[in-house]
Amino acid sequence: MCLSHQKSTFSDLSNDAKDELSRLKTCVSFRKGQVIIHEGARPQGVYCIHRGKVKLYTMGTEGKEQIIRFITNGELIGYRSLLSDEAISASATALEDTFACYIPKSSFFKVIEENPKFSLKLLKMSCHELGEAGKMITSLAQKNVKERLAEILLILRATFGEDEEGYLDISLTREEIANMVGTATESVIRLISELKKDGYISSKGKRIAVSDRGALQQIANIFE
Amino acid sequence: MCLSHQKSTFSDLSNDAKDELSRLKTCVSFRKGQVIIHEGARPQGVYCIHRGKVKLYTMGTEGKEQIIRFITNGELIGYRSLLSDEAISASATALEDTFACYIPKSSFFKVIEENPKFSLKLLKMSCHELGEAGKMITSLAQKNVKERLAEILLILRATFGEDEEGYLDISLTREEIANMVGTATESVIRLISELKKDGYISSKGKRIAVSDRGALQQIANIFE
DNA sequence: CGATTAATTGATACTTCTCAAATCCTGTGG
DNA sequence: CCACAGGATTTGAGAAGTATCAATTAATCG
Repeated sequence: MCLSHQKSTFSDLSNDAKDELSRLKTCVSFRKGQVIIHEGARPQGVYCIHRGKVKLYTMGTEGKEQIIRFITNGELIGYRSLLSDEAISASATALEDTFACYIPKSSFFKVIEENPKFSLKLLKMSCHELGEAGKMITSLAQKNVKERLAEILLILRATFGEDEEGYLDISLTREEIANMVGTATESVIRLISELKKDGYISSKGKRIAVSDRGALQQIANIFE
Repeated sequence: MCLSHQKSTFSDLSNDAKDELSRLKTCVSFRKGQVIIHEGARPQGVYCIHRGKVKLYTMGTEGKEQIIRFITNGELIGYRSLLSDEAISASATALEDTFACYIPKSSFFKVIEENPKFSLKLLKMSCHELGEAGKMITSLAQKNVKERLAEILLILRATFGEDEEGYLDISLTREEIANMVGTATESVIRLISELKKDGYISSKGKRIAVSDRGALQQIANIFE
């Protein structure tokens, strides 16, 4: 389970604390497409993803979903809302069959209170996310659709890696990609085929492979 | 100084902790337009605003600034970077003459470690910000410029309030408004005069007053 | 009171969205 | 195993929304 993960949010806890968490947690699984937490609800606990991929998104006007970010092995769902004591600001849905631990609110806070270092780790994590969110804001506000698409493809590659054939190890519909980029599905389709024509990416059906990372970075205006 | 503020980030600290902070802090002031922290730098401490108004922004491509949010009385600058141990992700510049406390990194961490409740408060704060950032992302991705402008005007009103004449108690150039909305200065100007023509806002020079909050909410698609 | 910066307006070009239609997949039931 | 229904993807054409550039006017600061 997720406590044993190298890169789990809980990885730095003492063995005692881990043992206690083990007693308090429940194991849950979600089928592809299943909603894990729903925007507007009041969370009663957090989920720690053991294995799987999840999208975090808010509903914009006209019921269009805006994907804020992805969550995968070792990461938490629902902690933001629990800690800020607000309604859930973003829904989470499994992108593939997903296994997770569920930790009730009271247990989660108990662990926080008894482990200052863990609390600090959460703080570090949320502050990091805050920086990422800032970057996303700037991209959305200033880059055009092609630049943003290139950026998202690089983010997907960095987040999920590639399979043996070099394809991104994540399966998203064109619509979901559009919902990250913040554009219409048709625009994503046109630009993907443009990037393909230029040889920067390749694709087979739904699967996409980044073939020229440098070119995408250049398009996305990323200098690192 | 800022420790005495009712709504200061430090307001819940014990008197002992406050006393200690008082010894450790330095008072600083910034003139209008002065940069407080600069994107990319490594922060050596945090600032707590006593009185003043500050914009937090990142530089996008072509050197265009994107305002992420505003910071005012009682709020912190630089804590995100310090806590996530990353370079500063957003510059901060005073929008008017501003007075603040400067708390060195080591002292800040000392207070955190010795006051678990304060640590939790920071956590709550950053998680709240994370939710706000998510909203901003969705707006930028899905709303058009007019909707976003209406939303920003409402945010400005909620953040800074109004002066005796009903004008927003914040002075921004049209360009700065455009840098929040994520659009061109000219577009903001055209839309402001449109909102004015429709009687939803009024303005005298730089100063803007919201006259019909409901109408702006409707335009911005905000239902609350 | 200049001189500079900010705000405004108009015209035009470009990007992106929307709608419609066609084709391609994919999972399911016969 | 195949055919088919329903969804996903693709393509095209036209409309709408925004940006850009240039020229004026207004406001501000020393």
